[in-house]
Amino acid sequence: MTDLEKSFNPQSFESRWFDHWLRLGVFTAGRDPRRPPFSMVIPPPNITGRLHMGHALNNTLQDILARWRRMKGDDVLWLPGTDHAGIATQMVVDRHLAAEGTSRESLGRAAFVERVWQWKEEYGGAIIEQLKKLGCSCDWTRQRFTLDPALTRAVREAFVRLYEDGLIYRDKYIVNWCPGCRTAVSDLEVIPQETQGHLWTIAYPLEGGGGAIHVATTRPETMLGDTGVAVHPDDERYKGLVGRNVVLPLVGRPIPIVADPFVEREFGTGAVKVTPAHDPNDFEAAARTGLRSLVVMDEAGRMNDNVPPAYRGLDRFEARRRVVADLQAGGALVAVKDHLHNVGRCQRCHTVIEPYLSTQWFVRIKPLADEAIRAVAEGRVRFTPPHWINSYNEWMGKIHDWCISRQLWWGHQIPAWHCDACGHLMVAREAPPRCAGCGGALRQDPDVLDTWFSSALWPFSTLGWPEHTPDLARYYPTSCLVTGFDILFFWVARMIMMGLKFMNEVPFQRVYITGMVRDADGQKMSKTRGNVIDPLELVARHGTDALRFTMAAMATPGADLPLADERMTGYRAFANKIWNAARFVLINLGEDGARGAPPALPPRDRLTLPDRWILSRLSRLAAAADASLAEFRFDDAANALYQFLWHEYCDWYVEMAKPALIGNDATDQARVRAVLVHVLDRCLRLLHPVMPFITEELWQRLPHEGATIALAPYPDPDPAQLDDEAETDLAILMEVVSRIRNLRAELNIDPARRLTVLYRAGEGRTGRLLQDNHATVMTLARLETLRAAGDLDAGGPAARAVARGIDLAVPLAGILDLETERRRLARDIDKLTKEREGHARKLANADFLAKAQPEVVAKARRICQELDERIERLHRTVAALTE
RNA sequence: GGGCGGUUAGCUCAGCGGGAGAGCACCUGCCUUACAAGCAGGGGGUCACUGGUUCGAAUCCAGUAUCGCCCA
Repeated sequence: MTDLEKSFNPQSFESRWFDHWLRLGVFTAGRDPRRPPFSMVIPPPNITGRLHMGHALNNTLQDILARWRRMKGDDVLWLPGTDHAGIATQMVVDRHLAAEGTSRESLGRAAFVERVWQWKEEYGGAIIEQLKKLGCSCDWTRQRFTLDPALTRAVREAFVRLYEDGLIYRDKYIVNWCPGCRTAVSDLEVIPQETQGHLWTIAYPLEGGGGAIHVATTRPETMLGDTGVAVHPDDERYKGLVGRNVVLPLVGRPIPIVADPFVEREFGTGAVKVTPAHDPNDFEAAARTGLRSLVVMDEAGRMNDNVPPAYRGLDRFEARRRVVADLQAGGALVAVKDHLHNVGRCQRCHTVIEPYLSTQWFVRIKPLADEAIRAVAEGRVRFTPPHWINSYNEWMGKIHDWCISRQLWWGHQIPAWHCDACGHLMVAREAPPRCAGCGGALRQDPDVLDTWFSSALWPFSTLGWPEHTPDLARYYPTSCLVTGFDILFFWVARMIMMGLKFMNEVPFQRVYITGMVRDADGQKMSKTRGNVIDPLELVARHGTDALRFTMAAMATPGADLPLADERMTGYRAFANKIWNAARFVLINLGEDGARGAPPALPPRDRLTLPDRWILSRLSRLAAAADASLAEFRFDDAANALYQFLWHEYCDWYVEMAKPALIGNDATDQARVRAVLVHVLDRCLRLLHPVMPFITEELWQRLPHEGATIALAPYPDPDPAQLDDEAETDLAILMEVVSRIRNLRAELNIDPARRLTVLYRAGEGRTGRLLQDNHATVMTLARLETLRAAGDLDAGGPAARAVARGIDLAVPLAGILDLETERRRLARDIDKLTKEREGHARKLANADFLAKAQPEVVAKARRICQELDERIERLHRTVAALTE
């Protein structure tokens, strides 16, 4: 007997095996330098992060690839790590400080950064532990963090080189400013949100009289910073006014009317106010027309001293109300209309973003983007699914310079030093001692780099760049990257650009873009909707393997994954099924049989039809699973394994093995045991990349060689086991059994009752099939007698069925109503006739015969003939009943 | 406004030029000595619509409708 529990209980063994793998160093790369490398870098989760379904999905898929390649014999490096997540982390620690009644500002920069490190040490590793719980076979000895000294060095090196190459510059420019986070953010970090606002029309009186010009705006408070009014140069309405001044209401400042083609004549009044310091379009227009810029807000979004005293210090939205009220009181407000427009909000804190003129650092991105576009066009990076290339190209094609400076304290401080004495700016790898210009004291630029700047270097900074390390030489470029489309621009595109720039080579050969995990109704998961599913809760309820299998089975390229609980339950049942299949095998092996190496497979001439069949099917499965994974078809691989294990191995082979196991022929028993163990062992190995825990648990209990299934060879398809004849023959046996089972069900025969079946088969192989596999059919169909008969009616009134090439009769004297039986058979005939029609129609078509591929025609002929034969036999049977 | 994707069984989805499939749900019958998280059997579809290409279209092309995502 076996000590295997009666049902699958994942909690009882999962944690044990992960430690086992770590102890054995299974995940450590470089064990055998003669093997080909296979490398991936993990998309580094934020240190503030907690595992969500997106992580569960993409890390499961990566782990499947890693474990699969490892079993295939590759030297696998899956490099893990975390991202310092500038704004997010700073916000978290800010909140902690606020709770303690203190603040970042009162602590000072150095002490604050120290606090963040403390926080990171204490809480920052949580997501790493969660990844381990998922079973991720990363090389944990090579774990990296974007703020590690080595990676910091890489960041500095990259910054300096880009600066030296003229690809980084510092300039006063209009950027997206978040008054909540008090930092600049990049275009990508601004989330447009459709908002119901207003369009206010304001009259700006012409200087020296003669009327007014009307301008429309959605942000009236910015008028305080207006430095001009623009009209289209071809607009007849305003032609005479260009060059004159208007007097800015509330302020009294005269500002010029200029002409610029960016003005849309159809929008509003055709005249627009120009606020260069607070609107990107106006900023561009001002550069062209020579209008000056006037910043009227501070970093928190409050009006500054450049506005009339009445508005100073007001929050921008309060200022808006005041300005509108005052304009109205002064009679300058011409109209107010409801207006639906997009308002940009901060990705992090959801504050309305303010376009804001400030001095920032930028990456001149166009030259880098051009290279990156070319690399993808030339197929040096391939996308799965490929349609993402369109999005990639579109974005890369109209990319704007990347604002990389952030007014934060947590992150890589920019390696630039200012001399306050002479204004000299120095960019260097190490802090220069004094100003190269005047010898004066230097002050490091206070800004830090966008977190994505360091992430962009991740595929090579983690391998030791800028050092020429052995890891870098061996594992770069990485084999593939698995990630979500939401960071295609943020991360994937930037890695390609930086990889090409610094390594002169793409960072990965393949990109697999996952879908999005949604709830059962297909809704996006969100905290506000309250439909977030916690992967760790699923793990607790169903086990890690069930979760992983679900992710794999649903991962059809390009499709989202609506996660229904029933689906998970179903795959948990699958785990239980495997568990019990193993339990069955173990019970039959006995204690001695379960020890040592797996029993050798008997020579082919000693194998029975079911043996040859399951081995042939197994060989096809091994080929299919491998091919599917090679194409990132995790769904196909998972479904093939599910189908084989449950519906071929369990439903048929195990059942067919039972007679031999129960019987007392020792040779027979040994043969069946060997095949059962062989097939199960190979299945567990094929399944291991998807379900690492249960496969290890069962593999360890079965006869095996080696310390872990994780290093057992991934089964190769064995061409010598392919056996078309066995597959065809067994299909006939299955059909015979199914027909008999069907009769039983349709005629409401007690399932326990053993039946007598008479059959008539033709000559040749098919003719001998039932004879040769007598015991098998007897068991599977639950028969008392199975015998060939020339006259199927010899046993009296019989229910009749037709399988492929074989007539079946179940004599049921006393039970059978002839009329019912006739109707049943007529229904069968109908069904088959309908099926036949389509093929017959084709074969009647001369064009089909002439133009279709010969194989197709032959196939149609064969099917038609087969159906004809079965229909004919059914007809004969009905005729016999009628006699 | 531009781009991308979806529309196949009650539900969620595979299939993407040659016999309409899976899982779940449903119906019927079974505790058959691995598994009731199970076993056996069964019902269920003008493959969104309209044209076209083809001997042949769920599959390719064009258009329509509709839902969703991305970019302005």
